[in-house]
Amino acid sequence: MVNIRHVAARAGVSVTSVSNVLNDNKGTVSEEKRRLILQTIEEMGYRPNRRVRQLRKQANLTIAVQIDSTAISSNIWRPTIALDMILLQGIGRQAEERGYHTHILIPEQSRDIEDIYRQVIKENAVDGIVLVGFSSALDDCLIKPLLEELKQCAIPCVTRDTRLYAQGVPYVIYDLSNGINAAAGRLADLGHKRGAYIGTVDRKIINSCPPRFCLFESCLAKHGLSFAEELVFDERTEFDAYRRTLQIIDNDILPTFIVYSSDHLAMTGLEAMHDRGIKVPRDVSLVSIDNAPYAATARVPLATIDQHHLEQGRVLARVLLDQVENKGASAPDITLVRSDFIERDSLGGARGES
Amino acid sequence: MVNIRHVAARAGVSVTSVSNVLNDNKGTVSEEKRRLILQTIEEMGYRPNRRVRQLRKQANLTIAVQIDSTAISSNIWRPTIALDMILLQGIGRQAEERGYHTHILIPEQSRDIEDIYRQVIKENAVDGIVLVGFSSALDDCLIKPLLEELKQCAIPCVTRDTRLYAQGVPYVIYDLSNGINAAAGRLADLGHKRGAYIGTVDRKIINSCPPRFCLFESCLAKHGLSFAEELVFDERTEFDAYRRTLQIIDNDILPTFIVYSSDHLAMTGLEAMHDRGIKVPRDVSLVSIDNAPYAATARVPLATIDQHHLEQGRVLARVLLDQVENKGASAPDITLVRSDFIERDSLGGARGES
DNA sequence: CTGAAAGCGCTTACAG
DNA sequence: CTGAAAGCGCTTACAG
Repeated sequence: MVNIRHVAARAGVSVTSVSNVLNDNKGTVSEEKRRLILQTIEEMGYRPNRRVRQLRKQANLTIAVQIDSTAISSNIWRPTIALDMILLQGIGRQAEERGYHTHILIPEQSRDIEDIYRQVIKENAVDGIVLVGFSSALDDCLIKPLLEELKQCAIPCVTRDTRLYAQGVPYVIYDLSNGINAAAGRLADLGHKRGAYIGTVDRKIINSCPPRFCLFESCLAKHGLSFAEELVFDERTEFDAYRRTLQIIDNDILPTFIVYSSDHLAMTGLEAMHDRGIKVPRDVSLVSIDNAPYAATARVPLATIDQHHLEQGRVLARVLLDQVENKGASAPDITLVRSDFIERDSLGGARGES
Repeated sequence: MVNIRHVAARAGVSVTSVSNVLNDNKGTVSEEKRRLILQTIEEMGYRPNRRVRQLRKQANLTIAVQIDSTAISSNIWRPTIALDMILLQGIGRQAEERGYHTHILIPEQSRDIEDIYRQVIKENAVDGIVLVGFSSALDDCLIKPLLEELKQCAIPCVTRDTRLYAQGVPYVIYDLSNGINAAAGRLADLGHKRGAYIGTVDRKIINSCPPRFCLFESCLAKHGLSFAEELVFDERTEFDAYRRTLQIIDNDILPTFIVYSSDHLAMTGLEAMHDRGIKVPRDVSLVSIDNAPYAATARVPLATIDQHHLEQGRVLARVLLDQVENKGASAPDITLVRSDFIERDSLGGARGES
């Protein structure tokens, strides 16, 4: 394996000069020499050794990402795993831009904690960790000592999980209010008045973040719109959302708009409309939440609220790395990621309006 | 940060002894001393520095996993992303057991190659790479030079992608014949004769691996069974599979068994049966392929062919690490991962049989 | 602008 | 069984 010494010898310069070129230290090497060195590097196929750089810089230049093993096996979460992958992608991108590599931990069922001990705490190998979230089956009394140990090792962390937030881990969460408010405004502009809601109906406010249903309800109210009481349906699975949509059609109580709590549920709504010959958006408008990658290419492109999953991942990494790089500087308790309404074909004017 | 020197000083022993204890070198340190050292390590919260160990051992002790960015955004693949995560989990487990960490690359759309150059080739940072697969949109003429560079850097790779296999990358693939043959045998035992097939119908043999449809056809034939010609349906999406199942029921041509090419399609079949009051397995048996995590907890637990995704991940890592650790030893062209038939409630006796 | 030297924190022969 | 010393391949002051 060729090392920096070989390169220096071959180019007839000092090791210091080569290092200066590699690190792009301005004004330390003459332009002519610089070119010679770069050429020699190319010729010899020299690849700087990352682990040594880490050693000398006293930093691992690596972050870890822990992904909860149960998220993988549960059928309920299956539709949203694609979104987790995008989150992961965002984390990796931000890390890379700042010169960090991303180490992944997907422990076996119920070995999450153990794996973090082995790969992160027992070895000095990473500078920080993104705790995406733990299974709700995992007891708090196991999580506490883990967080304690991480603190002792001076390994900063960051999370997207409300439970960990409750334990004091810096928290990154999307703020749907902006996007939902914009959607409500557009619905009002288009002459809509009363609509249906199909999806998760949750009224519990977590960490001062109202759930999506409540947000939609209050934003609609602001614009003089509402969900018809008899048209609010708490459905979790794709087929339940599908059947509920069929039922609304068959009972002839189709409103001018339906809000689905996620794109993958709205997709099944589109299928139901298709089966019954209902035209979207001529007969009914659909609005949903997520802006999953497939929303734009759906049977009818979905108007939806973009949660910026990629950006969320980037922010997670940014909040983490800011802690890593300014030792001691503590992260904000909560960092919000803004949402936006993306208008697409599934949203149109209310029936009977011009 | 406390290092090995501090530990040695505090315990009043040589650095060599501490190192010997850390590396579990038998018969080099007296038992009494060993205990003292371990206790000191515990007290001081000493964490051996992985990057230095890597440096001294002249190995990165890290593998990279590249995941194709397009797999994330395509709606067609959405149902199977959970399986990719399990693959990733298997890779990580095998790596960990052999002392390696797993570095993940999920590049942005169409930046796959570029990312591998930057994080793997330009820097000496990983010992090998799992190329899970590239988008079919990516041209071969970009892939070839990449593989060439990897070879020059002596970075072994392994893949699950047929295109890369065609380029000479060691290939790991599941072998469905065993599981499908067992399923066909059981169907025969239970008195079935002619059934339906709903799902991907593909007859192209890739790398001497017949596609699942052909395998099923030939295995059934071996046991005197077959798919009724008019009951073979090429369906790709969940709703298409659902509607096709409904149609079979409504047209009163329900056979005694239906094979679905994937669990997630079979799940929609179950929904169709449910909607029409058809009892599984009393009225019809269902068999599918994947043994996805949710197959066991479906409305009716699915009889399915286990592709051992976790094991597949482990084998990918094993084939890779075997190359890493025996420099020069080349990997087998193809490594097969065995499949098994998992019998569950959705399979029962044919109607009219005792 | 240039280069010899110290040192990051371990492991590995090697001599006792 | 024990320990002093060399060295992995870089970067960082430092002196010229």
